[in-house]
Amino acid sequence: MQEALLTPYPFIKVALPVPMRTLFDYKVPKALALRHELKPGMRIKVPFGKSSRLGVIVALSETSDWDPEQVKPFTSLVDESPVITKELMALCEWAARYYHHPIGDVIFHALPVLLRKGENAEFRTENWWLTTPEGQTISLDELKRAPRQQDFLKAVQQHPNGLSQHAASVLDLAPSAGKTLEEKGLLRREPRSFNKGGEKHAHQTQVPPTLNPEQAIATEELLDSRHHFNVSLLDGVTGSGKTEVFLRLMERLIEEGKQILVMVPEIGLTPQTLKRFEVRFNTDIVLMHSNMSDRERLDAWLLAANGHAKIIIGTRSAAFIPAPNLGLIVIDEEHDTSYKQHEGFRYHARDLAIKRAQALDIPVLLASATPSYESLTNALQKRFTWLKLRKRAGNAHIPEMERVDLRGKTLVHGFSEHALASIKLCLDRKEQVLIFLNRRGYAPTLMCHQCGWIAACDHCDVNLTVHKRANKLHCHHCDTQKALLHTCPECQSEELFTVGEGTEQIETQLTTLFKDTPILRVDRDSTQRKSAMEKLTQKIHEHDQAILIGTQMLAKGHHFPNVTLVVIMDADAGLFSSDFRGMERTAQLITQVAGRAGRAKKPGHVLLQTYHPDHAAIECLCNLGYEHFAIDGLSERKSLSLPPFFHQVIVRAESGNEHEAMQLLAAMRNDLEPYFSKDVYLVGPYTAIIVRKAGQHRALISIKSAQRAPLHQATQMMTKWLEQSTRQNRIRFAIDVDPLETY
DNA sequence: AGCACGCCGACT
DNA sequence: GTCGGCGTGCTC
Repeated sequence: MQEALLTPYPFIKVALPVPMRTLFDYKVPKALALRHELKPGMRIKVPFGKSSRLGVIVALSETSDWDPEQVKPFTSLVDESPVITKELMALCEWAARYYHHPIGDVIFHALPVLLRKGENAEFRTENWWLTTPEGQTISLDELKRAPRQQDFLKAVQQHPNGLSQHAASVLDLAPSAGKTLEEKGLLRREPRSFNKGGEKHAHQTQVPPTLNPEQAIATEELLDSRHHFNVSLLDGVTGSGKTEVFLRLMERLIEEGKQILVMVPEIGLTPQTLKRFEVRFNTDIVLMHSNMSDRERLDAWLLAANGHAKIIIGTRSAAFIPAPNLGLIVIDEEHDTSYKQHEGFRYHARDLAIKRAQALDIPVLLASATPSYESLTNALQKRFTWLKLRKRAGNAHIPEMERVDLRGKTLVHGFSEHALASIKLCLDRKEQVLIFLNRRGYAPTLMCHQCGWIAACDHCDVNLTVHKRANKLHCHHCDTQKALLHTCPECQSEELFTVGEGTEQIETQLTTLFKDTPILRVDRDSTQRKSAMEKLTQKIHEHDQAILIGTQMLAKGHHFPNVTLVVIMDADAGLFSSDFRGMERTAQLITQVAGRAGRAKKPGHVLLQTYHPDHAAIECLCNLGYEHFAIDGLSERKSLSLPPFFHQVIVRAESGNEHEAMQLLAAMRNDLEPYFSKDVYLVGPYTAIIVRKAGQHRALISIKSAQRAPLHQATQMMTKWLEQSTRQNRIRFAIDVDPLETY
């Protein structure tokens, strides 16, 4: 019997949080092997160089490729059971290979921060107050002269199962009074594990609305295929009731005892989604997003891992959350680019979720009013089930899109006369206007009238944005801030003026134009503080007439029932982008913003201000809609051999020196190209559009192929080459598989 | 990524 | 004479 406990493997392969594409071998100390069963996914402490590190066991091994003399025994075992389950370990190993990223970094990324730091995988404990037998029977009158203590004791007496420290502070009880009572032997403290499980919402669940025929068909299809792997694209215009469809599917799976992972793009969306779920489901829901403290995130992670949390709502990093009974992954707003990590481990949460679901043989539901070209292609090629919702739920209508020709017109603060008149009419009807301008700050440029000097960032090749309220010049690329200048540093002239408009300026100017109307700005600057967004949305709901002005934050899933007019200040902004995804992004953004108009009973209207009213893209989007626009765009992508028809990998290099990064990539191409398959196509190296960012000069090279295999092979060769040649110099490089930014 | 070792400037 | 600057080299 004892023999079974002995680990038969003398070596283990360990992942460490270092940027090296390798695992490290360690010996298993015999004494430890006798007492514990080692499993992949457990954390251990290992000696590493001259220090000690936390590592994760990836595999047990009979052999080591290293000289046994060099292999050190590991120090200690941290976990009793794996923190990375077998399922997630396989996902991490796949992701490390697919994204050509160091395995240790991938595995550590999959863990909550506190577990990366070596914290025990246990719930936080909280002290609970309980009465002692004396404390239970003593008369409160005996504490007459100590009213704080009297209140405290009374409260605890009323809670025979104990009163949590948190509850005590909510009830405004003095902690010092509690301590005194403890010293008197009337109260005692007991540490209890913090575990929200079982604390169900007492309120009645909401009666679900009736489905329209489109919704009913989609729901039926989803229910039919709910027990096996498949991907459905729920492609529904804003207000078509997508959420209701996936709530129906979730309802059934929860009845069947399954856990559901709901991925959302941004924190701004979670309170709203949470509310919607809470009124519908009488079950345990946890949140997982970057605005939570490390401790809150670990507790949520543990609740998911032990199966108590039935619904997990989370952002990108939640793709790695353990859930033993996972039965469905929902990806809301699947087109949103924030699902892709833009630095370090550059994974795409949507793609990872699909891979995960495939391994678990469970369904994935992608939802969007403006599906990504990737997902549309998969739907067209029948790899995804395409569920279309083309009618708005209830009596709501699709808003009308009207182009406003700006050519030759006099503009007032960036508005055409027609737009201003429409805003006034809308406000007179006691309705709300949404103004979309995807540029925060007061103005994008500060210029000298005398000498033409322009305020530029010292570290990046971009101009500084003027923020008047903060009295600052701000670089939106590296976060450098300077005091706002009033004299030109070149010619000492005091005639500095701003060029162009940002949301802050529009807000200021509308305040003078519409004096008695509440004006609310929604952008990264106005929502920086915690729960600022919630406060703003609440304010929006409080008023009848109001003007909302904001950046793309406004386009993300919020609904403002009283908005009937949307003004897109600059529809041309994304029209001439150098990135081949520019058009897709612009169409998604415009369609999403337009969707904010007229969601309830009131009809909506959208004004697009443009200098190119006859531009094919604008015309197509306005007259034929997003799907048509996207299918046109896809045929162009196909003819140009661009993603999603060709797969792409980009290698980025950056150095402090002006030419080093370019030279390095050129040398790499020169060395490796002869060995590449004929099926891969190289472009570059070329410099990034913004060559210098945060003091680093950036160059990139693009590799494309219709096939994954030769692309991966080429990428692997490049990774090896770069790892060797960047060792001596200070050039940093990054591999970006399926990049979303190609400049 | 850390963390050491390693050789050259302004300080007790 | 040292404290410490960050260049470069290694980690099972």
